Amino acid sequence: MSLSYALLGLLAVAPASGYELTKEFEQEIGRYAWQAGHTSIYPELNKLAGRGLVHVIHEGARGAKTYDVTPEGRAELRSWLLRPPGPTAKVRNELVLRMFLLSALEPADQRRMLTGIAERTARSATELRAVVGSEAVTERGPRAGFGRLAGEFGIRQYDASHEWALWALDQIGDDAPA
Amino acid sequence: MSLSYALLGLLAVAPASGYELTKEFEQEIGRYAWQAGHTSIYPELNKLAGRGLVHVIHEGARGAKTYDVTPEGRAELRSWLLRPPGPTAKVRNELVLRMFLLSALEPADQRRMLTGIAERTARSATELRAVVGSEAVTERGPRAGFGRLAGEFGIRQYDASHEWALWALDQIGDDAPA
DNA sequence: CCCCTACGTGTCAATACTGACATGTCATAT
DNA sequence: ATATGACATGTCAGTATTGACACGTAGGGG
Repeated sequence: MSLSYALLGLLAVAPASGYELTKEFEQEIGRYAWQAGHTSIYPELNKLAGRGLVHVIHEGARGAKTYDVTPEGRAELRSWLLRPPGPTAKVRNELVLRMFLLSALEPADQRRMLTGIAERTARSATELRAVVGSEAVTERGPRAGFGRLAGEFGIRQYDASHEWALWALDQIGDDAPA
Repeated sequence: MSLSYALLGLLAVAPASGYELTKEFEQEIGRYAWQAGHTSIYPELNKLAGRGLVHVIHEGARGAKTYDVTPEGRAELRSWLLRPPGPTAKVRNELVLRMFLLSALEPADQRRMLTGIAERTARSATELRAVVGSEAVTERGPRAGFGRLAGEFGIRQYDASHEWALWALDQIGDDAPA
């Protein structure tokens, strides 16, 4: 299951509590790669601990448990990452689905939708550039490199979607009566 | 649920049987936007028919049932597409997850993985370009426009991922000892 | 001192999805 | 004749995920 590897990966970069991991999933990783709420994270951490892939290294205030990856967990993660993804790799993206379904609308609605997409992707790219830019200055903390690579990926995705929306708008303008 | 809208959207472009829809999900839409197997498609079609959003317009050989969208279904789809997506939009992409988890590996492994990603995205982009190019020549059939927009989107996604991988390789080369 | 907010972990029922199994048809090649 | 493969639809058990509910803690402001 992908969630277990996501957790293993995050913990491999730096130990964290379930609560901190939950917040992590609200950032880039949750927006571009894999969503998860605390209701799936906590049980999964317990399962991973049961399998000996992670373990609690510290119990803090308010019952907080800080987890770290065990050597077995690290090996398991590495093996998964280096094994080339099969053709079964799971993909699900509601925003992209909306783009695909564009053809089901009449040209006027298509233009309305594409204009909206173009605007939102442009805005998202700008916001992300601001975040990544400021982070670059503050380049420290456990996940510094992580944020930079992920942020850059997000920016390129938004830009590509933006360019595509503009291109599609142009195409529709051409063969509107079709 | 997104699957119902995906089906509504595909049927809105052209009537089809569950079997044909299943094959559709093995193409671009399933690779970039939303995966589904026949085991979720058939029950979902029956549910949609029960809600009056689609209906059977033809029963062919081998028990094949051709579905079409009803006016209610079309209205429901349009309303969903024009309603701007909330921040809850579902995203799940195993390949992107792998890219995010890169930081969990040591530099040598990172390079290995990124090289693999760069190669695969380049190959995928080339293949897709070939498909889209040949389709442009044969531009007819019910989903001609659909394939063109979707294909172009895929190409841009692959290119963006490819460029990102090259950029990341460059970055890692720089601060390898970090 | 109390209230509010963020911290922090958890269960459970309902829903969504996957993989294995089941069943039968039509066309084509041997 | 018959075997094979593509066509075509379906169920069902097991797993994954979501949303609602539940409980308790630490710190800061009024």
